Amino acid sequence: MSATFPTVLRQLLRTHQAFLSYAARHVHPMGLTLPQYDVIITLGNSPGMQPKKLGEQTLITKGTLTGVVGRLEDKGLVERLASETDGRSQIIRLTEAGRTLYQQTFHEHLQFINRLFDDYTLGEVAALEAELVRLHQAVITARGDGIEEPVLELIG
Amino acid sequence: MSATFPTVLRQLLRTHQAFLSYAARHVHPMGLTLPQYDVIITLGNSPGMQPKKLGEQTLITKGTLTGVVGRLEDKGLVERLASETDGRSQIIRLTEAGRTLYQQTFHEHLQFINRLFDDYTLGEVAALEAELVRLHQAVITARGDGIEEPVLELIG
DNA sequence: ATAAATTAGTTTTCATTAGAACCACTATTG
DNA sequence: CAATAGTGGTTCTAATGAAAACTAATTTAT
Repeated sequence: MSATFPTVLRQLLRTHQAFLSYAARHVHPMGLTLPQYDVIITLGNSPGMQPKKLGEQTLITKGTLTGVVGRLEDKGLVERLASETDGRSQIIRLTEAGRTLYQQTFHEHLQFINRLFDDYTLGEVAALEAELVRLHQAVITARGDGIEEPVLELIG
Repeated sequence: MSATFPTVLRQLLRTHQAFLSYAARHVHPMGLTLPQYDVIITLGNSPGMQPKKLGEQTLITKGTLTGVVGRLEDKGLVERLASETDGRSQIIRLTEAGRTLYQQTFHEHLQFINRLFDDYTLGEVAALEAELVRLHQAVITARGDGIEEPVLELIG
């Protein structure tokens, strides 16, 4: 544990980066970026959802999501509907063309991704995921999210 | 394994993102971005190195590195020297100010990062790293890097 | 009800990312 | 030695990322 960033974390970044470049190989040929395709497949099994929820599921920040969805709208793959119950809110859903793209590519995409785990047993995959969840939780804890101890009003 | 991106990989992205935001907490107060600080600490124990090597160690693409190093140069933390033996090449190294920053912050940075593993044994950290190395290798393999089967010259 | 605090999305800014095109210099090869 | 290929860095473009400021609409609390 004497490296610049500890080596485990460096390895986390390395693996993350490699995976993205791998996934991009299957997505770029469709003329989409990874975040764009992520939005497509997230909407794929849904009747539509609010940008807020979409952002949570895809890990795309709301500010960024505006642009990503806008570009998908320009490509005619997605559409925005104003919510009837809440004047601030929208529903984003796939268009016909978006649904077609999703149906024609998703299965293959999944196979492409799952190829990474050809040499894994189900148990091993689960174990890896559990390890990642643990580290994630450690980060959340260290970050102190949600603990937010109510600051005592010492003044007055 | 029926989720959009398989859940292990989604978890990889989530953990990666959480870690970056955690690390940023310690780095941003110094007025640096994560990649910038990564360059600082990579140069910290070195007499200087070529951009190429620097990029490999920090996982920063050469095109991006030009900008990152440029901004550090503007801040007076880093300097570029022309290589005497190779007219294309440079040596990048910390300035006095850069070295001072490094020395004053690195130890604390390491402690800050290592806090994530407070509840881990050394063996557990090693095991996690091994798992990540394995997945990384699986990606490399699936990507087919370096296999580059020599295309048979069937024509002629 | 009405002012104040929240929430949903957009916009803006700065930096990074990937990738391709490009330039200058070096190494190869005939 | 000259033509060619390769390498190290820079530049350019389009998109993403994070964070903050901002707008409009909705809650909440009084």
